[in-house]
Amino acid sequence: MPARKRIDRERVLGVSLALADANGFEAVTLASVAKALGIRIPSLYNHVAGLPGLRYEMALWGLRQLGDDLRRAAVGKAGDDAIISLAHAYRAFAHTHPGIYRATLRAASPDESELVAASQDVLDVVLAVMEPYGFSPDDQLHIIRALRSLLHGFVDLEIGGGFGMALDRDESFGQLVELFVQGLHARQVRAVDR
Amino acid sequence: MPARKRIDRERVLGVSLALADANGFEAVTLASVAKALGIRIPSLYNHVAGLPGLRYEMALWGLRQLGDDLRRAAVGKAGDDAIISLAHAYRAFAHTHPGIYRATLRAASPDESELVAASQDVLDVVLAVMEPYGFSPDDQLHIIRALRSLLHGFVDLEIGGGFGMALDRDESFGQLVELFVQGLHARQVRAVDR
DNA sequence: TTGACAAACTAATCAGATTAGTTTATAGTC
DNA sequence: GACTATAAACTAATCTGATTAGTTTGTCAA
Repeated sequence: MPARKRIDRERVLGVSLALADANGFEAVTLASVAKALGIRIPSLYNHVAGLPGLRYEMALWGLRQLGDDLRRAAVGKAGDDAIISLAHAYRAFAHTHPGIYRATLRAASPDESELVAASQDVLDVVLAVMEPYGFSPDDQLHIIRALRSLLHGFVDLEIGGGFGMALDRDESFGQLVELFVQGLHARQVRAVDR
Repeated sequence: MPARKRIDRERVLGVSLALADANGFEAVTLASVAKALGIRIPSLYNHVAGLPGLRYEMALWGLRQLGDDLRRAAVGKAGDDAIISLAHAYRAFAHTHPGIYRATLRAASPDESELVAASQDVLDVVLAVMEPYGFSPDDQLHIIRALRSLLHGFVDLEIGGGFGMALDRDESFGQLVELFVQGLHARQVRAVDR
């Protein structure tokens, strides 16, 4: 009877990514992916290493895409403008790809070199934007953690429906970014004083 | 044969909460809870409304506890001190109860009145602390969203192993809170100017 | 033409959630 | 002290999903 339906790893991943954004990260099961592809569940094991393997690939794809988006957003901008642009690109990615965004939150273990590299690539973009502010290397990292916390926290709560009040979320986000930038300047002044 | 092992809803919830913090939110299954209690899975349905019901109760317990902790932390303090104390209490809760913290992230639907009330109670504590800064009601809410994003983002990344660098996390958190407070002051000054 | 391989399949097992229906310990009543 | 209603346990059955083992079959290249 059947064999060959021209399915490869890319098709599997593509369908999984689409399902994640359409129905949520949790909705990406081997069952739902196989159904979308018109094949039986065990056939998927010819292309990906089970559900954990599929999730790994989703995380990798997402992190790479996020890195690209952030790089694109920061190009040709400097200082506060660059940070603001970065922030909006981060949020836009999470909005466009809510399910994939969740997938990227998987922590990379040191032996997962591709994922580590993709994470480093994202970090590099932010480091480049933070460079001109002249903080010490450690402070730079502390500040990047703060920015990442702020962005992740906001979009995670937003996606999860955690903001109950009927209050414009775009406005909230704008003020949040502004607040970060102002806090950054305050710290910068203080650092120069020393 | 058997009946009566003196198990009630509180015992079920208690075991579930303990499992969540010990092994993670995902590890709280009806199977693991039943095993810990020494009963069969279906017996749990005498006490909780399945897994969704159990998760609801965990979220409710967690939100109430968080509200209590925050209130305790803010008592007798004002202004920046109160905010800093609140921030550290928030993080401490997430550290002490990582699994329960995850459970609290469940968005409350309007008909889940107990959960809505518990969420409101948490919000009230933060509103009270923010009150003296003199922002407009809307701005107050925007700023609270920023604070919540910052805190949630940090602890979520922290718990999830998202901070890869070997850099002191306590120090990062301290700087993050400081940055927020300074951003707050910058916004306050600006608001007064108008 | 044919044979090796990739990629599909079926079958079987396991874990977990849920529902239906059954049994029994115990608390409260007569 | 016996009796009965009920709460709280149970077994059995079903369902979904993941995984592994082993089988079959197109297709490409020699």
